[in-house]
Amino acid sequence: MASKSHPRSGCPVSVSLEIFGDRWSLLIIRDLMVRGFRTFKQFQESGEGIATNILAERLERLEAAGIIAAEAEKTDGRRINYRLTKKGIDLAPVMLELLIWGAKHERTGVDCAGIAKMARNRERVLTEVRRRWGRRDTTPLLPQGRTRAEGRSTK
Amino acid sequence: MASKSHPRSGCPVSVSLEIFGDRWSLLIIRDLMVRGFRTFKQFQESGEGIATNILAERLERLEAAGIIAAEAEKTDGRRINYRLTKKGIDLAPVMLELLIWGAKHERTGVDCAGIAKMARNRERVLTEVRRRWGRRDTTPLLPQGRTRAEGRSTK
DNA sequence: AATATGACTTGCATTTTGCAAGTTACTTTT
DNA sequence: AAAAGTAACTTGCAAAATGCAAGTCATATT
Repeated sequence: MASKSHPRSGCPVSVSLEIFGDRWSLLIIRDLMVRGFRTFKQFQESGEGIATNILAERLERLEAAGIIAAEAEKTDGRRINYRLTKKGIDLAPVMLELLIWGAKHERTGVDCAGIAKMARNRERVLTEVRRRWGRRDTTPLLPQGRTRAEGRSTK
Repeated sequence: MASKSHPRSGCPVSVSLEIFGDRWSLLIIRDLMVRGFRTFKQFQESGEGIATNILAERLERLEAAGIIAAEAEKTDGRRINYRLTKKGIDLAPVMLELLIWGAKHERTGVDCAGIAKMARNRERVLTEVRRRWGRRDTTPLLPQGRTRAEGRSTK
């Protein structure tokens, strides 16, 4: 994406968008933040349909930006666990506002009332997200929507 | 960009990103929201270096999404004024969090202390942004960074 | 030993971007 | 009222990013 970055304004919004201003990066971050995903496979099957080459490239970018960190799983040499760094979890407010906006203004597959409730308790939600991150607790924060792989089966 | 949208998850974050998940859309929204820009020309010269064809396409997309509205200027038949709709101004919290994150974690051309102060008064800042929007007040909220066109001259 | 799994690469066709150069419809200047 | 701007776009192309299917490679599992 923004590999050859042109000189742009030094605005923080602009600089931030150069890092994750694309259709996939924030979805990966979302999966790490609220769905408890850790592995390549999980992102790949998250229901958004990201291609594996793009996924690999985005993980690399996010790691280079210091937003995520990769570490090999000791109990299984094939597996690599990705997790958010402090810099990454600091995106929680952005993610939450994005979630609130989307739920309010677009037709999404989620319970609007539930999100509206979160909107009234932003700080509580953020505290919980940060708490889980600190404990490496991977329990999903939100009830999961359909993933592409599942379809309508009750796997 | 996401013209041919594939079926993706109904997650509000995903849906939102399908609309403005790219390197330019949120910059246009930022210009409308905090810099008081209204015209094609202003966006074009905003210092980010967006190409005119892309700018035109993004304005069209944002209008189609109901985030901005275009109206012809009565006093000058050439000019079209763009402005944020309610749906658009509702992105203010997203923008603010993005700004705060970028200023905290990246080397940007702005006064970090100033932004940190905003971070401590989020509600006050948002109230002000909304107030200006309601009054169609185009006074920039933030002191302007360098724009590409200006260079170092004291225009 | 054979099969499976997880995390990627690779090759290639399709799309999206970026760039420079128009075009069109007004407005302002002379 | 003709000439010279100006604002907001288009158009044509080359370059870059994306999507897709298939393949690799180092562990694990059976």
